[in-house]
Formats: sequence, C-alpha cells, structure tokens
Amino acid sequence: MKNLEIARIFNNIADLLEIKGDNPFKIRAYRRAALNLESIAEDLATISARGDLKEIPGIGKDLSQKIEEYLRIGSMSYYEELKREIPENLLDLMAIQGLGPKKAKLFHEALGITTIDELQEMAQSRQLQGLPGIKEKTEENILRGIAFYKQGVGRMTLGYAMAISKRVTDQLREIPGVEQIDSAGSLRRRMETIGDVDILVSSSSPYKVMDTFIHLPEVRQVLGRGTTKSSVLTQEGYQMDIRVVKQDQYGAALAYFTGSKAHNIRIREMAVRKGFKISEYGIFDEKSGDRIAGEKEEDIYRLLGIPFIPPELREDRGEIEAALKGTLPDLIQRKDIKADLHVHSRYSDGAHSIREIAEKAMKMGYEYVAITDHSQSLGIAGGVSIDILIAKIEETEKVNSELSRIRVLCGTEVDIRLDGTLDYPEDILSRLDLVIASVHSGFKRSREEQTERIVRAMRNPHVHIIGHLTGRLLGEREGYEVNLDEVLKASVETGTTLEINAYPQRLDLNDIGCRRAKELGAKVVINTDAHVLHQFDYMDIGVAVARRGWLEKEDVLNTLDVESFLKAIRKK
DNA sequence: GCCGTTTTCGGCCCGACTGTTTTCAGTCG
Repeated sequence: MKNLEIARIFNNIADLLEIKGDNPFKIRAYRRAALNLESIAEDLATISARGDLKEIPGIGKDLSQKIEEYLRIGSMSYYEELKREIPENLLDLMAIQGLGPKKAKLFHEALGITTIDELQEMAQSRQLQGLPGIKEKTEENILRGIAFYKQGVGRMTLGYAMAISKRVTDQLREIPGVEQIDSAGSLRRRMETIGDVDILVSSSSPYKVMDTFIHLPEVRQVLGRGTTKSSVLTQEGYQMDIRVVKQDQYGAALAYFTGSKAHNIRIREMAVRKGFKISEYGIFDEKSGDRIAGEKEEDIYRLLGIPFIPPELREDRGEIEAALKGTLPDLIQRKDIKADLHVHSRYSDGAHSIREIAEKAMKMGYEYVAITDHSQSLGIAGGVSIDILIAKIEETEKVNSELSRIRVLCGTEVDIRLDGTLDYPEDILSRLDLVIASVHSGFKRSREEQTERIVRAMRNPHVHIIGHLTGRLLGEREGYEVNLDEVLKASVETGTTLEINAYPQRLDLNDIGCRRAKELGAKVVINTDAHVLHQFDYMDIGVAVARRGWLEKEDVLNTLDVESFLKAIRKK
C-alpha cells in the first residue's frame, strides 16, 4: 500500500517547489492532492488498475501519471530531478517555526547550510546577521525555533486534548462577561491527535479573560500575551492558544478557527462565486462591502445555500459535494449508544468487580454492558483460565439476577494466536454471550500473514467482534500492516463486526477505516476497552472517530437494544 | 497543476503579525 508514501512525496514536491519559488497554485495543487491521498483507504494500485485515479479529487492528467510511474517503478522522475536541484535536507529546516522556504533557500545559497545543526551553529556564532533581511531579532527567533523543535514535544492524543480543554473552558466560562466559549481547531474537528489546543471566546471583558487564562494551574509558561490572543505552554509542554472576539463575530471566527484550512478555502471559493466574501470577521457583500452576517456559524452555510456541515467532517474529503447534493450523513451521536462492549474487570487486568462495572454502566445510561477479560495465555494481562472463566459466568448470572435495569453480558477478549486459532476451545467460547478476538502478539508478521490470521479468526463461528484491528498505540508504535479491504470483505461475508476502540492511544479502526467500512457495508461497534470506571467516558472519543468516519446510527451495532444486538451478531 | 450549470483558458481565500523595511516580504493559520 503506497498511498501514504505517494502523499508524502507530493508534499515534499510542494515544499521543494516553494523553495524554488514556483507557481503558488501549482504548489497548492500538490498539497491538495497529498491531502486527498492520505484520506483514501483503498490501495492506489487497485484504483490505478481500474483506471480510476483521475476520479480522485485533485488528481488530474499529470498527477495520475506520476502516481502510475511510482506504482510501476518505485520512484518518480520529477521528484528525483527536483531533489538533484535542491538538497532534500532543506525540507527539515522548514519545520522550524518562523522559517519558511525563502529563508531556507537564502541560508543554503549564501552559507551552504543544509541541516538544522549547521543552522544552529551559524546562528549561535552570529553569522546569519547581515544576510539580506536578516538582523538580530530574526537570528534570535531562529534559535528559539530550533530549541523548541529539538525539545520535540509530539502531538497530544485527542483524549488528552479534550480533557484539558474541558478543564480550561469550564474555568473561563465562570468569568463575568464571557458569552460563548468553544474549543476550535483540530480539537473541534476531533482529529485523533492534536498539535495545539485552540480556544475561542466571545466576551465584553477580554482583559479579564486573558488574565485568568495565563494564570490557570494548567499553565506552565506564557509564550505571548495580547489583548485578543495569548499563547501558553501547559504543564506537559503542549501549546494552548486563546482568542477573544466580539459577540457579533463569533460564528465567523469559530468557522475560521475550526478549519480545516482546505475546507475553509473551498467554502470561501464558493462564497466568492456567490458574490460574498468570508473572513474571520464575518460575511460581507463583495460589491458594497456591507457586513451581512457572522454571529452564528450556521449563517455561513445558510448563505451558501447548503446544510450545516458538522465540524468533524470539515476536511475537504467530499463533505462540500455531499452538502450540495443533500447527501450529508446524519451522524451518530453519543446518546445513540446503548452499551459498552469491551470492558475489563478484576478477573483480568481491570480494577473493578462485575457488580461495580454493572452499576457504572447503569449510571452511563446504558441498557447492557459486556465484560470481556483477557484469555488464558495472556499472562501479562492476567489472562483468565478456563476454570475461572466458568466462575465468572456464574457470577455474571448472579449480578444479572440482582440488577433489573442492566443486562451484563459475559464475554472475553480472546487472543488470536499466530496461526489465527483462538486461545480458548470452542465449547468454552460457545458458552459466552460475546467474543471479541484480538491480536496481542506477533506484530512483525507480514501484511499477508497478518490479514490471513485475522480473517481466519473471523471465520470462527463464535467470534463476534475483532478488537483494535491494527494494534497501533498513538505516539508509541505503528500498528501492524493489515489489508483493510480484505478484512472488511471478510467482515461482511462472515458477519463479524469490527471495533472502534476508543482508548485514546488506540482509536483503531480510525476515521478512514470507518468510512471504508461503511462503503463496503461492514458494521462496527464502539467500545472503550475500559480498565477503570472513569474510562467509560472514552465513549465520547470513540463516537468522535465514528463521526469523522461519516458513520450513522445504523452503522453501529451497539446503538441497538440488547435483544436486537444479540440477534445482529449471531452467525449463521 | 486542477478545474468548469458563468469558463477547456484563466482563474485559483483571507487576513494578521513580525521584522525589516521607506512601501513590503515572509510566514503562519
């Protein structure tokens, strides 16, 4: 699967063209193409074999030929040529805040710099000063940018960003004069990882908001402070920005700061064609310059004559076309969820008893909950032996007889062995209400072997759900490679459901996988994989992934009542 | 380099901030 490789090459080409000072619209074309390739779950080789590359938005005659060339011979001659002209290392320099293509080119041509270390040396010995347009301040900024870059704080998980933004907005909401407050940016779009937390506020007393913000206990360092915009670092070293606007600009500002950039560009292009101009200050009549609207975000979509587009869809991945055609999905909501089906108890590595979990599930408003502990071989996570599993079945029956408002399903998260067989015998699996099968070992297998292994597990008549399909842990390890389309086809064929694991580091299936599942007619469930009670709240994050994957209530089986659910997962 | 219910050629989003400038380039979101 070369999709991401090709996307990366297109992005690199765009960077190289920027350094060359090439046509900005051509550069944008490469970036847009890269962005679109990243969101395609189907193998480009398959699409190419079908002759459909040009159906991909942003891919025309030239780019489709370049993709075909890369698929055929594993390299792209245009890219190789560009790299001969401009050292590839220069692209690293552009990762420094405040250093773009022009300065990268200048430093390379004037001083022969190609690496960040060389640049740091030159800046420290004051050798950048004197170059055209470079004086002391710029040199200092570059050194600061390098220090920040080398500090190397990665991206936050969505779960962390949601939690800290809630704590912060809850505190700021209490300030007199604060009218509205929302998180914006990639957090509002619910991307799986977040670079910095953006918070938007409308208030009649911006000074007070800023003052409170920079003195919050979550703040370690103030990076910048103004009357309408401030930036801080959190205790963990992540950046958090706040912007305060007037109430009548709030909607336009929220749309602007939510993005994505690609979505905003498309929206503004549409606006221009209709004689409007949209900025973060409002919507204006292009001729008269009069302000038409801007207080509500809905105004923008209404004036363009399309339905409101939920933030999770705003990636320019076809949502604008769908809005125009009236085919936007009616996205699943948190309140549609009737159960959490992947929870660990004290029987394996969880912290609570079956009774405690059942009571928590009731508090969550669920109708049922499945307790799915690890299987016997997974010693490290307290895998449950067969004898103990039978005791667990009996305890579950007892809890069910005591509690009337919740149904506890006795399940397992059974390990898929290297050969695709399972870690419990069939007669034991058949006694359980719910069987999730997951891979916890052998991550180095080839894509083909891994796919075959998982598909074999799916063919087992007792397996209802495949847990966290790729095994990735965000910020820690890549998932193993697996042929998603093969798995999804097996899902439809065997009636085995795939899980969206809402554990913040997993989010696996991801948004793109969900969307592909829907396209191929595969159903999913959303589970938290909770090990302690507060982790039941991860359900919000799982629902967010589903929404980014365009899923509707009908696509997600744990929106069903318990009897319909059990019927839906039963295999023929 | 892409794209078209105004166009197959001539368009292609909008504004702020910073630092370096005598009117603007570069960078960012």
